[in-house]
Amino acid sequence: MELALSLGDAPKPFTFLDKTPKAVSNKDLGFCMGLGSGSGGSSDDKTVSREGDGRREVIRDEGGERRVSSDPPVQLELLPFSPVPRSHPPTQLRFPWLTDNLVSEPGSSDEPGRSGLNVNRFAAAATATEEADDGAALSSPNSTVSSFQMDFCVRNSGRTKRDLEIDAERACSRASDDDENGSTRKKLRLSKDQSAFLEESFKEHSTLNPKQKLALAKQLNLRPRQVEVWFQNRRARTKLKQTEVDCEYLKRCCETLTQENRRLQKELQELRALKTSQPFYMQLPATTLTMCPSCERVATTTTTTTNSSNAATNATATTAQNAAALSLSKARLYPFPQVQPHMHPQAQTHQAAS
DNA sequence: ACGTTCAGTTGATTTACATCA
DNA sequence: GATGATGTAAATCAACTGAAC
Repeated sequence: MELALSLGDAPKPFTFLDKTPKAVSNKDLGFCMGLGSGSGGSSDDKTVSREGDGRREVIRDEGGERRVSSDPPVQLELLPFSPVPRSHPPTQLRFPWLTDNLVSEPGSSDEPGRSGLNVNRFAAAATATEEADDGAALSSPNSTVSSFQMDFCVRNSGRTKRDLEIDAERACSRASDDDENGSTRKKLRLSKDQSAFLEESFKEHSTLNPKQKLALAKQLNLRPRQVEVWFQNRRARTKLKQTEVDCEYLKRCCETLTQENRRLQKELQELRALKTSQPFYMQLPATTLTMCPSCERVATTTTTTTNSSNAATNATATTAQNAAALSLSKARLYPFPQVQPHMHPQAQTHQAAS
């Protein structure tokens, strides 16, 4: 079972998806039908590796990576870099650090109907009035006012002049309320437009360098600290959501594995019962047995074991396939195969040399 | 030493719902 | 029964803190 998370990076193809779901070896399954050891070393010891913010989690077993579920791993488009749906084209948001992102003036709009968020114009206006305040006055409680200011600049608001006036009244009211008790922590609600702008920025960069932070703060009329905090919280939210998705996925995997385990146990039981009820098939005439002096394995047993292993190998196939494989395994137990002298490779080499 | 990120927490605000007049 | 005011719990989210790197 693998989990591949990409929070901070562009979604990468999962390497394990390149691997066709292979039949699992009997070693992996700890399933041995051959000669009744039945112990089948369980190799369920899985290790979980987790790589920092690459967020790639791999649960592997001794045999290396393998899939246990046909379900594709869940990967959230949690941003950044998640493509914006075509049906919801991005708002005309531009990033201060991208010099070629200047928004055209509404008057000179090449695209009819697009007023555009002229953040530059906005920033210029804001800067003109508040630059002298050294940023301290840019934010809460004044940020409620700044949010209001943003509203004026955002396209597609579809709001009437009266709506905006109401916003302004509310903003002024809240600001004055805040002023009354300056000691308490101010709770700022970023405007939708500010949030949207920050979201767009987050798509580009889940973290900000100081330059980007400053530029963004200036454009949104917020303190750099506010921008920083917003990005912190945004990353935390992303991680939380991804964790929830991971949990769901792990739960599903667990259920699948439990079912698979039950099925294999049942199959093993069936094969053991079969062996018990037909013991004479295992009582081979001594003359037909050939033991390899080197590996001390009986040739016929090897053949049988191999066939049994095939059944185990098929264990990850569909139920129908498994049933067929099981039938085949059983069938092969009855007509005991023609005993062929087992020649160990080393013996072969030795024989050839002599 | 400094800056940044993260995990955990706090507290203001919003939202949904229930109750009552 | 419909409506509006009120209270409350839960959810949301900006902001803070301290540890780790």
